[in-house]
Amino acid sequence: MANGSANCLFCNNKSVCFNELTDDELKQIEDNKVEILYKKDETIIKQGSFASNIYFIKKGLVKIYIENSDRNLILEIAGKSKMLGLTSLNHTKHYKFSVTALEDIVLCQINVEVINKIMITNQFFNTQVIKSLNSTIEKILDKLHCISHKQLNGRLADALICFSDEIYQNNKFTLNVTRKDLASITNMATENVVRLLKEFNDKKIIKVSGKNIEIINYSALKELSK
Amino acid sequence: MANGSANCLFCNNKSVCFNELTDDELKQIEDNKVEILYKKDETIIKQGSFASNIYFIKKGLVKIYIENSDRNLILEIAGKSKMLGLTSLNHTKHYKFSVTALEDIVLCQINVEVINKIMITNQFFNTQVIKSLNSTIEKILDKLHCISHKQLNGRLADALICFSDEIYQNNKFTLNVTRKDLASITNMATENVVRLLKEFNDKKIIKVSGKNIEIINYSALKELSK
DNA sequence: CGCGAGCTTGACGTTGTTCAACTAGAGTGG
DNA sequence: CCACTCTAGTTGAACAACGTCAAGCTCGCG
Repeated sequence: MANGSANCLFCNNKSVCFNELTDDELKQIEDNKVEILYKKDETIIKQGSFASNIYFIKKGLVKIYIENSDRNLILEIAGKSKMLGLTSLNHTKHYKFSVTALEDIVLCQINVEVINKIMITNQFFNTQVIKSLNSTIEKILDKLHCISHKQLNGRLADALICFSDEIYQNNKFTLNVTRKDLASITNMATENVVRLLKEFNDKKIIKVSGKNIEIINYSALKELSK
Repeated sequence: MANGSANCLFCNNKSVCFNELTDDELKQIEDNKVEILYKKDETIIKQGSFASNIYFIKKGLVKIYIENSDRNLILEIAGKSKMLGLTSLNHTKHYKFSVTALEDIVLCQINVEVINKIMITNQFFNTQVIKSLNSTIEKILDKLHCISHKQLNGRLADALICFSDEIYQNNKFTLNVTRKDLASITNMATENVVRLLKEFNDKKIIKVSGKNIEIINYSALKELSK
Protein backbone atom coordinates (compact mmCIF):
# COMPACT_ATOMS: atom_id res chain seq x y z
CA MET A 1 0.00 0.00 0.00
CA ALA A 2 2.63 2.50 1.01
CA ASN A 3 5.18 3.04 -1.67
CA GLY A 4 7.37 5.83 -2.98
CA SER A 5 6.47 5.62 -6.62
CA ALA A 6 2.80 6.63 -6.53
CA ASN A 7 2.30 8.94 -9.46
CA CYS A 8 1.89 12.59 -8.49
CA LEU A 9 0.75 13.49 -11.98
CA PHE A 10 -2.45 11.51 -11.69
CA CYS A 11 -2.95 11.88 -7.96
CA ASN A 12 -6.47 13.11 -7.29
CA ASN A 13 -5.65 13.83 -3.69
CA LYS A 14 -3.54 16.86 -4.47
CA SER A 15 -3.53 19.88 -2.20
CA VAL A 16 -4.68 23.11 -3.83
CA CYS A 17 -1.00 24.09 -3.54
CA PHE A 18 -0.09 21.56 -6.21
CA ASN A 19 -2.95 22.30 -8.57
CA GLU A 20 -1.11 24.62 -10.90
CA LEU A 21 2.24 22.87 -11.01
CA THR A 22 3.66 22.00 -14.39
CA ASP A 23 4.19 18.38 -15.30
CA ASP A 24 7.89 18.93 -14.88
CA GLU A 25 7.45 20.35 -11.37
CA LEU A 26 5.21 17.45 -10.38
CA LYS A 27 7.88 15.11 -11.68
CA GLN A 28 10.43 16.82 -9.43
CA ILE A 29 8.18 16.27 -6.44
CA GLU A 30 7.57 12.68 -7.42
CA ASP A 31 11.29 12.04 -7.53
CA ASN A 32 11.75 13.48 -4.04
CA LYS A 33 8.85 12.11 -2.14
CA VAL A 34 7.72 8.91 -0.49
CA GLU A 35 4.26 7.83 0.51
CA ILE A 36 4.15 6.39 4.03
CA LEU A 37 1.61 4.60 6.17
CA TYR A 38 1.56 5.36 9.87
CA LYS A 39 -0.38 3.36 12.42
CA LYS A 40 -2.47 4.92 15.19
CA ASP A 41 -0.34 6.47 17.95
CA GLU A 42 2.83 6.53 15.87
CA THR A 43 4.85 9.75 15.93
CA ILE A 44 5.06 11.48 12.56
CA ILE A 45 6.99 14.58 13.57
CA LYS A 46 8.95 14.85 16.78
CA GLN A 47 9.40 18.27 18.30
CA GLY A 48 13.04 19.37 18.22
CA SER A 49 14.12 17.07 15.39
CA PHE A 50 15.66 18.38 12.16
CA ALA A 51 13.09 19.95 9.88
CA SER A 52 14.08 18.52 6.54
CA ASN A 53 10.73 17.45 5.15
CA ILE A 54 7.28 18.73 4.35
CA TYR A 55 4.34 16.38 4.90
CA PHE A 56 1.06 16.19 3.10
CA ILE A 57 -1.73 14.17 4.70
CA LYS A 58 -3.68 12.03 2.24
CA LYS A 59 -5.84 10.15 4.72
CA GLY A 60 -6.59 10.13 8.43
CA LEU A 61 -6.48 12.44 11.45
CA VAL A 62 -3.42 13.65 13.35
CA LYS A 63 -2.87 15.84 16.39
CA ILE A 64 -0.37 18.68 16.23
CA TYR A 65 0.88 19.70 19.66
CA ILE A 66 3.54 21.47 21.67
CA GLU A 67 5.27 19.14 24.09
CA ASN A 68 5.95 20.32 27.58
CA SER A 69 7.33 18.73 30.71
CA ASP A 70 4.11 19.03 32.67
CA ARG A 71 1.46 18.87 29.99
CA ASN A 72 0.96 19.22 26.26
CA LEU A 73 -1.00 21.79 24.32
CA ILE A 74 -2.78 20.55 21.21
CA LEU A 75 -2.72 23.24 18.53
CA GLU A 76 -4.87 21.50 15.98
CA ILE A 77 -6.51 18.26 14.99
CA ALA A 78 -5.80 18.04 11.26
CA GLY A 79 -6.75 15.68 8.49
CA LYS A 80 -6.83 15.18 4.74
CA SER A 81 -5.07 17.85 2.65
CA LYS A 82 -3.16 19.37 5.56
CA MET A 83 0.43 20.37 4.86
CA LEU A 84 2.77 19.95 7.80
CA GLY A 85 6.14 21.56 8.30
CA LEU A 86 5.77 24.72 6.22
CA THR A 87 6.40 26.74 9.34
CA SER A 88 9.99 25.62 9.26
CA LEU A 89 10.64 26.91 5.72
CA ASN A 90 13.65 29.18 5.56
CA HIS A 91 13.49 29.76 9.24
CA THR A 92 14.23 27.30 11.98
CA LYS A 93 16.18 24.13 11.50
CA HIS A 94 14.02 22.22 13.97
CA TYR A 95 10.35 21.41 14.23
CA LYS A 96 8.68 23.41 16.98
CA PHE A 97 5.91 20.87 17.51
CA SER A 98 5.12 17.17 17.44
CA VAL A 99 2.59 15.33 15.28
CA THR A 100 1.03 11.99 16.19
CA ALA A 101 -1.40 9.76 14.29
CA LEU A 102 -4.88 9.53 15.82
CA GLU A 103 -5.78 6.72 13.41
CA ASP A 104 -4.10 4.99 10.48
CA ILE A 105 -2.55 7.65 8.28
CA VAL A 106 -1.42 7.84 4.68
CA LEU A 107 0.85 10.75 3.89
CA CYS A 108 3.41 11.99 1.41
CA GLN A 109 6.77 13.07 2.72
CA ILE A 110 8.46 15.58 0.44
CA ASN A 111 11.99 16.87 0.70
CA VAL A 112 12.06 20.51 1.69
CA GLU A 113 14.66 21.40 -0.95
CA VAL A 114 12.23 20.59 -3.76
CA ILE A 115 9.57 22.71 -2.11
CA ASN A 116 12.02 25.60 -1.90
CA LYS A 117 12.95 25.14 -5.54
CA ILE A 118 9.38 25.08 -6.80
CA MET A 119 8.51 28.13 -4.76
CA ILE A 120 11.04 29.96 -6.94
CA THR A 121 9.84 28.63 -10.26
CA ASN A 122 6.11 28.70 -9.63
CA GLN A 123 4.48 31.87 -8.39
CA PHE A 124 1.09 30.27 -7.79
CA PHE A 125 2.66 27.65 -5.54
CA ASN A 126 4.56 30.35 -3.70
CA THR A 127 1.39 32.31 -3.08
CA GLN A 128 -0.34 29.20 -1.78
CA VAL A 129 2.46 28.59 0.69
CA ILE A 130 2.17 32.15 2.00
CA LYS A 131 -1.60 31.76 2.23
CA SER A 132 -1.10 28.60 4.20
CA LEU A 133 1.29 30.30 6.62
CA ASN A 134 -1.11 33.18 7.12
CA SER A 135 -3.95 30.80 7.71
CA THR A 136 -1.80 29.10 10.35
CA ILE A 137 -1.18 32.46 12.02
CA GLU A 138 -4.88 33.17 12.04
CA LYS A 139 -5.65 29.81 13.60
CA ILE A 140 -3.10 30.22 16.37
CA LEU A 141 -4.37 33.73 17.07
CA ASP A 142 -7.88 32.35 17.42
CA LYS A 143 -6.56 29.75 19.82
CA LEU A 144 -4.72 32.40 21.80
CA HIS A 145 -7.84 34.47 21.98
CA CYS A 146 -9.92 31.50 23.03
CA ILE A 147 -7.58 30.39 25.79
CA SER A 148 -6.89 33.85 27.13
CA HIS A 149 -10.43 35.25 27.12
CA LYS A 150 -12.85 32.39 27.56
CA GLN A 151 -13.82 30.31 30.54
CA LEU A 152 -13.88 26.53 30.63
CA ASN A 153 -17.35 26.01 29.23
CA GLY A 154 -16.71 28.44 26.37
CA ARG A 155 -13.49 26.68 25.47
CA LEU A 156 -15.07 23.24 25.46
CA ALA A 157 -17.99 24.56 23.42
CA ASP A 158 -15.47 25.94 20.90
CA ALA A 159 -13.75 22.57 20.67
CA LEU A 160 -17.03 20.73 20.12
CA ILE A 161 -18.09 23.20 17.43
CA CYS A 162 -14.73 22.69 15.73
CA PHE A 163 -15.15 18.90 15.77
CA SER A 164 -18.65 19.17 14.35
CA ASP A 165 -18.06 21.89 11.74
CA GLU A 166 -14.54 21.24 10.57
CA ILE A 167 -13.07 17.93 11.61
CA TYR A 168 -15.97 15.50 11.26
CA GLN A 169 -18.36 17.81 9.39
CA ASN A 170 -21.28 16.14 11.07
CA ASN A 171 -23.22 16.99 14.22
CA LYS A 172 -22.87 13.35 15.26
CA PHE A 173 -19.38 11.94 15.53
CA THR A 174 -17.13 9.45 17.26
CA LEU A 175 -14.11 11.09 18.85
CA ASN A 176 -10.65 9.93 17.85
CA VAL A 177 -9.21 11.56 20.95
CA THR A 178 -9.21 10.76 24.66
CA ARG A 179 -10.60 12.98 27.42
CA LYS A 180 -7.02 13.89 28.20
CA ASP A 181 -6.53 15.07 24.62
CA LEU A 182 -9.69 17.15 24.91
CA ALA A 183 -8.10 18.69 27.99
CA SER A 184 -4.93 19.44 26.01
CA ILE A 185 -7.00 21.08 23.29
CA THR A 186 -8.92 23.31 25.68
CA ASN A 187 -6.11 23.79 28.19
CA MET A 188 -7.96 22.52 31.24
CA ALA A 189 -7.74 19.59 33.65
CA THR A 190 -9.05 16.25 32.38
CA GLU A 191 -11.52 16.15 35.28
CA ASN A 192 -13.08 19.37 34.09
CA VAL A 193 -13.59 17.98 30.59
CA VAL A 194 -15.54 15.10 32.11
CA ARG A 195 -17.58 17.35 34.38
CA LEU A 196 -18.46 19.77 31.60
CA LEU A 197 -19.38 17.06 29.10
CA LYS A 198 -21.73 15.66 31.72
CA GLU A 199 -23.14 19.13 32.40
CA PHE A 200 -23.72 19.78 28.67
CA ASN A 201 -25.31 16.35 28.41
CA ASP A 202 -27.64 17.00 31.36
CA LYS A 203 -28.63 20.34 29.84
CA LYS A 204 -29.54 18.52 26.60
CA ILE A 205 -27.01 20.59 24.65
CA ILE A 206 -25.16 17.49 23.53
CA LYS A 207 -25.63 13.76 23.91
CA VAL A 208 -22.56 11.95 25.19
CA SER A 209 -22.03 8.23 25.25
CA GLY A 210 -18.38 7.37 25.68
CA LYS A 211 -16.61 8.57 22.55
CA ASN A 212 -19.86 9.13 20.69
CA ILE A 213 -21.06 12.70 20.75
CA GLU A 214 -24.11 14.24 19.15
CA ILE A 215 -24.71 17.96 19.14
CA ILE A 216 -28.37 18.58 19.90
CA ASN A 217 -28.56 22.29 20.59
CA TYR A 218 -26.00 23.93 18.32
CA SER A 219 -27.08 27.48 19.06
CA ALA A 220 -26.71 26.91 22.82
CA LEU A 221 -23.11 25.83 22.16
CA LYS A 222 -22.54 28.96 20.07
CA GLU A 223 -23.95 30.99 22.93
CA LEU A 224 -21.63 29.34 25.46
CA SER A 225 -18.73 30.10 23.14
CA LYS A 226 -19.79 33.78 23.39
CA MET B 1 9.62 65.93 8.80
CA ALA B 2 7.16 63.41 7.43
CA ASN B 3 7.06 63.34 3.67
CA GLY B 4 6.43 60.91 0.87
CA SER B 5 9.50 61.52 -1.19
CA ALA B 6 12.24 60.34 1.17
CA ASN B 7 14.65 58.42 -0.99
CA CYS B 8 14.50 54.63 -0.48
CA LEU B 9 17.72 54.15 -2.39
CA PHE B 10 19.82 55.91 0.19
CA CYS B 11 17.74 55.05 3.22
CA ASN B 12 20.00 53.61 5.88
CA ASN B 13 17.05 52.44 7.90
CA LYS B 14 16.13 49.62 5.56
CA SER B 15 14.80 46.34 6.84
CA VAL B 16 16.90 43.30 5.98
CA CYS B 17 14.03 42.48 3.61
CA PHE B 18 14.99 45.37 1.35
CA ASN B 19 18.72 44.83 1.43
CA GLU B 20 19.02 42.94 -1.80
CA LEU B 21 16.49 44.82 -3.88
CA THR B 22 17.64 46.21 -7.22
CA ASP B 23 17.64 49.95 -7.76
CA ASP B 24 14.63 49.52 -9.97
CA GLU B 25 12.71 47.63 -7.30
CA LEU B 26 13.56 50.25 -4.71
CA LYS B 27 12.32 52.88 -7.12
CA GLN B 28 9.01 51.01 -7.38
CA ILE B 29 8.68 51.05 -3.63
CA GLU B 30 9.59 54.69 -3.47
CA ASP B 31 6.84 55.53 -5.94
CA ASN B 32 4.28 53.66 -3.86
CA LYS B 33 5.11 54.64 -0.35
CA VAL B 34 4.68 57.54 2.03
CA GLU B 35 6.54 58.32 5.19
CA ILE B 36 4.22 59.27 8.04
CA LEU B 37 4.62 60.65 11.53
CA TYR B 38 2.22 59.38 14.18
CA LYS B 39 1.86 60.94 17.62
CA LYS B 40 1.66 58.95 20.84
CA ASP B 41 -1.68 57.16 21.27
CA GLU B 42 -2.64 57.50 17.62
CA THR B 43 -4.03 54.41 15.91
CA ILE B 44 -1.85 53.16 13.06
CA ILE B 45 -3.78 50.03 12.13
CA LYS B 46 -7.36 49.44 13.15
CA GLN B 47 -8.53 45.85 13.54
CA GLY B 48 -11.14 44.96 10.91
CA SER B 49 -10.18 47.65 8.40
CA PHE B 50 -9.13 46.85 4.84
CA ALA B 51 -5.60 45.48 4.66
CA SER B 52 -4.19 47.37 1.72
CA ASN B 53 -0.84 48.47 3.08
CA ILE B 54 2.33 47.17 4.61
CA TYR B 55 4.02 49.27 7.27
CA PHE B 56 7.67 49.54 8.14
CA ILE B 57 8.58 51.21 11.43
CA LYS B 58 11.55 53.56 11.20
CA LYS B 59 11.42 54.98 14.70
CA GLY B 60 9.51 54.48 17.94
CA LEU B 61 7.56 51.81 19.78
CA VAL B 62 4.08 50.49 19.00
CA LYS B 63 1.77 47.96 20.59
CA ILE B 64 0.16 45.27 18.44
CA TYR B 65 -3.00 43.87 20.01
CA ILE B 66 -6.21 41.99 19.49
CA GLU B 67 -9.23 44.05 20.43
CA ASN B 68 -12.00 42.47 22.38
CA SER B 69 -15.19 43.71 23.97
CA ASP B 70 -14.08 42.97 27.51
CA ARG B 71 -10.33 43.37 27.31
CA ASN B 72 -7.46 43.49 24.85
CA LEU B 73 -4.58 41.11 24.40
CA ILE B 74 -1.25 42.66 23.47
CA LEU B 75 0.63 40.36 21.11
CA GLU B 76 3.83 42.31 20.90
CA ILE B 77 5.55 45.57 21.67
CA ALA B 78 7.48 46.30 18.48
CA GLY B 79 9.89 48.96 17.39
CA LYS B 80 12.40 49.97 14.76
CA SER B 81 12.63 47.69 11.69
CA LYS B 82 9.38 45.87 12.36
CA MET B 83 7.20 45.13 9.32
CA LEU B 84 3.47 45.28 10.00
CA GLY B 85 0.70 43.77 7.91
CA LEU B 86 2.55 40.92 6.22
CA THR B 87 0.11 38.52 7.84
CA SER B 88 -2.58 39.82 5.53
CA LEU B 89 -0.63 39.04 2.34
CA ASN B 90 -2.66 36.96 -0.08
CA HIS B 91 -4.96 35.89 2.64
CA THR B 92 -7.47 37.99 4.51
CA LYS B 93 -8.77 41.29 3.28
CA HIS B 94 -8.90 42.74 6.78
CA TYR B 95 -6.36 43.33 9.52
CA LYS B 96 -6.86 40.90 12.38
CA PHE B 97 -5.26 43.23 14.94
CA SER B 98 -4.82 46.88 15.87
CA VAL B 99 -1.59 48.84 16.21
CA THR B 100 -1.22 51.98 18.34
CA ALA B 101 1.74 54.33 18.84
CA LEU B 102 3.29 54.19 22.32
CA GLU B 103 5.41 57.24 21.51
CA ASP B 104 6.01 59.43 18.46
CA ILE B 105 6.47 57.16 15.45
CA VAL B 106 8.03 57.49 12.03
CA LEU B 107 7.00 54.80 9.57
CA CYS B 108 6.81 54.03 5.88
CA GLN B 109 3.49 52.94 4.49
CA ILE B 110 3.87 50.85 1.35
CA ASN B 111 1.13 49.70 -0.97
CA VAL B 112 0.61 45.96 -0.74
CA GLU B 113 0.48 45.53 -4.53
CA VAL B 114 4.11 46.61 -4.89
CA ILE B 115 5.12 44.17 -2.19
CA ASN B 116 3.29 41.39 -4.03
CA LYS B 117 4.99 42.38 -7.27
CA ILE B 118 8.49 42.45 -5.82
CA MET B 119 7.94 39.10 -4.15
CA ILE B 120 7.60 37.70 -7.67
CA THR B 121 10.62 39.40 -9.15
CA ASN B 122 12.98 39.06 -6.20
CA GLN B 123 13.55 35.68 -4.62
CA PHE B 124 15.60 37.01 -1.73
CA PHE B 125 12.81 39.38 -0.77
CA ASN B 126 10.31 36.56 -1.04
CA THR B 127 12.37 34.40 1.27
CA GLN B 128 12.64 37.20 3.80
CA VAL B 129 8.87 37.62 3.84
CA ILE B 130 8.41 33.92 4.53
CA LYS B 131 11.04 34.07 7.25
CA SER B 132 9.22 36.97 8.78
CA LEU B 133 5.91 35.09 8.75
CA ASN B 134 7.51 32.06 10.33
CA SER B 135 9.13 34.18 12.97
CA THR B 136 5.69 35.63 13.73
CA ILE B 137 4.30 32.12 14.11
CA GLU B 138 7.07 31.25 16.50
CA LYS B 139 6.44 34.34 18.59
CA ILE B 140 2.73 33.69 18.87
CA LEU B 141 3.39 30.06 19.79
CA ASP B 142 5.70 31.22 22.57
CA LYS B 143 2.99 33.55 23.79
CA LEU B 144 0.43 30.74 23.67
CA HIS B 145 2.75 28.52 25.63
CA CYS B 146 3.43 31.24 28.17
CA ILE B 147 -0.21 32.10 28.78
CA SER B 148 -1.43 28.53 28.85
CA HIS B 149 1.27 26.98 31.03
CA LYS B 150 2.62 29.64 33.34
CA GLN B 151 1.25 31.27 36.46
CA LEU B 152 1.02 35.00 37.04
CA ASN B 153 4.53 35.55 38.40
CA GLY B 154 6.07 33.55 35.57
CA ARG B 155 4.17 35.54 32.98
CA LEU B 156 5.17 38.88 34.45
CA ALA B 157 8.77 37.72 34.74
CA ASP B 158 8.67 36.80 31.05
CA ALA B 159 7.36 40.24 30.15
CA LEU B 160 10.07 41.98 32.19
CA ILE B 161 12.78 39.85 30.60
CA CYS B 162 11.40 40.72 27.18
CA PHE B 163 11.47 44.44 27.95
CA SER B 164 15.03 44.21 29.23
CA ASP B 165 16.48 41.89 26.58
CA GLU B 166 14.62 42.84 23.46
CA ILE B 167 12.65 46.05 23.64
CA TYR B 168 14.91 48.37 25.62
CA GLN B 169 18.07 46.23 25.57
CA ASN B 170 19.01 47.53 28.97
CA ASN B 171 18.40 46.20 32.48
CA LYS B 172 17.24 49.68 33.47
CA PHE B 173 14.40 51.19 31.50
CA THR B 174 11.43 53.54 31.58
CA LEU B 175 8.22 51.85 30.51
CA ASN B 176 6.24 53.27 27.61
CA VAL B 177 3.21 51.29 28.71
CA THR B 178 0.70 51.58 31.53
CA ARG B 179 0.00 48.97 34.20
CA LYS B 180 -3.13 48.14 32.29
CA ASP B 181 -1.02 47.46 29.17
CA LEU B 182 1.24 45.21 31.24
CA ALA B 183 -1.92 43.37 32.24
CA SER B 184 -2.92 43.03 28.57
CA ILE B 185 0.53 41.67 27.75
CA THR B 186 0.48 39.06 30.50
CA ASN B 187 -3.26 38.38 30.38
CA MET B 188 -3.98 39.14 34.01
CA ALA B 189 -5.92 41.75 35.99
CA THR B 190 -4.28 45.17 36.38
CA GLU B 191 -4.41 44.78 40.17
CA ASN B 192 -2.28 41.68 39.93
CA VAL B 193 0.37 43.51 37.90
CA VAL B 194 0.63 46.08 40.69
CA ARG B 195 0.75 43.47 43.43
CA LEU B 196 3.39 41.39 41.68
CA LEU B 197 5.60 44.36 40.79
CA LYS B 198 5.52 45.29 44.46
CA GLU B 199 6.30 41.74 45.47
CA PHE B 200 9.25 41.53 43.05
CA ASN B 201 10.41 44.90 44.34
CA ASP B 202 10.21 43.78 47.98
CA LYS B 203 12.14 40.63 47.13
CA LYS B 204 14.89 42.78 45.56
CA ILE B 205 14.42 41.11 42.19
CA ILE B 206 13.62 44.41 40.53
CA LYS B 207 13.51 48.03 41.59
CA VAL B 208 10.29 49.80 40.71
CA SER B 209 9.67 53.51 40.88
CA GLY B 210 6.63 54.44 38.84
CA LYS B 211 7.45 53.74 35.22
CA ASN B 212 11.14 53.28 35.95
CA ILE B 213 12.19 49.70 36.35
CA GLU B 214 15.60 48.23 37.02
CA ILE B 215 16.26 44.53 36.96
CA ILE B 216 18.49 43.67 39.88
CA ASN B 217 18.38 39.89 40.04
CA TYR B 218 18.09 38.67 36.47
CA SER B 219 18.59 35.01 37.29
CA ALA B 220 15.77 35.10 39.84
CA LEU B 221 13.50 36.40 37.10
CA LYS B 222 14.64 33.61 34.80
CA GLU B 223 13.88 31.17 37.59
CA LEU B 224 10.37 32.56 38.09
CA SER B 225 9.82 32.23 34.36
CA LYS B 226 10.64 28.51 34.78
C1' DC C 1 -10.51 -13.67 35.37
C1' DG C 2 -7.59 -10.04 36.60
C1' DC C 3 -4.86 -6.16 35.20
C1' DG C 4 -4.35 -1.52 33.67
C1' DA C 5 -5.52 2.57 31.25
C1' DG C 6 -8.92 5.71 30.64
C1' DC C 7 -12.86 7.61 32.73
C1' DT C 8 -15.74 9.51 36.51
C1' DT C 9 -17.02 11.71 40.90
C1' DG C 10 -16.77 14.49 45.09
C1' DA C 11 -14.16 17.16 48.44
C1' DC C 12 -10.91 20.52 49.06
C1' DG C 13 -7.34 24.10 48.43
C1' DT C 14 -5.16 27.43 45.53
C1' DT C 15 -5.03 30.92 42.28
C1' DG C 16 -6.54 34.77 40.32
C1' DT C 17 -10.57 38.04 39.48
C1' DT C 18 -13.76 41.34 41.02
C1' DC C 19 -15.29 44.98 43.82
C1' DA C 20 -14.87 48.92 46.42
C1' DA C 21 -12.31 52.43 48.40
C1' DC C 22 -8.59 55.36 48.47
C1' DT C 23 -4.30 58.08 46.67
C1' DA C 24 -1.34 60.74 43.65
C1' DG C 25 -0.46 63.47 39.84
C1' DA C 26 -1.69 65.81 35.55
C1' DG C 27 -4.60 68.76 33.09
C1' DT C 28 -8.50 72.42 33.06
C1' DG C 29 -10.92 76.45 33.83
C1' DG C 30 -12.25 80.23 36.78
C1' DC D 1 -3.00 80.38 41.81
C1' DC D 2 -6.30 77.38 43.55
C1' DA D 3 -10.22 74.27 43.46
C1' DC D 4 -12.00 70.59 40.42
C1' DT D 5 -11.90 66.60 37.74
C1' DC D 6 -10.07 62.70 35.56
C1' DT D 7 -7.14 59.02 34.97
C1' DA D 8 -3.62 55.81 36.50
C1' DG D 9 -2.06 53.50 40.21
C1' DT D 10 -2.61 51.09 44.69
C1' DT D 11 -4.55 48.26 48.50
C1' DG D 12 -7.40 44.89 51.01
C1' DA D 13 -11.12 41.70 51.34
C1' DA D 14 -14.57 38.65 49.42
C1' DC D 15 -15.56 35.56 46.03
C1' DA D 16 -15.51 32.53 42.01
C1' DA D 17 -13.08 29.66 39.01
C1' DC D 18 -10.26 26.11 38.38
C1' DG D 19 -6.78 22.52 39.54
C1' DT D 20 -5.43 18.79 42.59
C1' DC D 21 -6.09 14.77 45.18
C1' DA D 22 -8.01 10.55 46.32
C1' DA D 23 -10.98 7.00 45.40
C1' DG D 24 -13.83 4.19 42.76
C1' DC D 25 -15.55 2.64 38.26
C1' DT D 26 -15.57 0.43 33.48
C1' DC D 27 -14.13 -1.86 29.73
C1' DG D 28 -10.95 -4.04 26.61
C1' DC D 29 -7.38 -7.28 26.40
C1' DG D 30 -4.25 -10.83 27.49
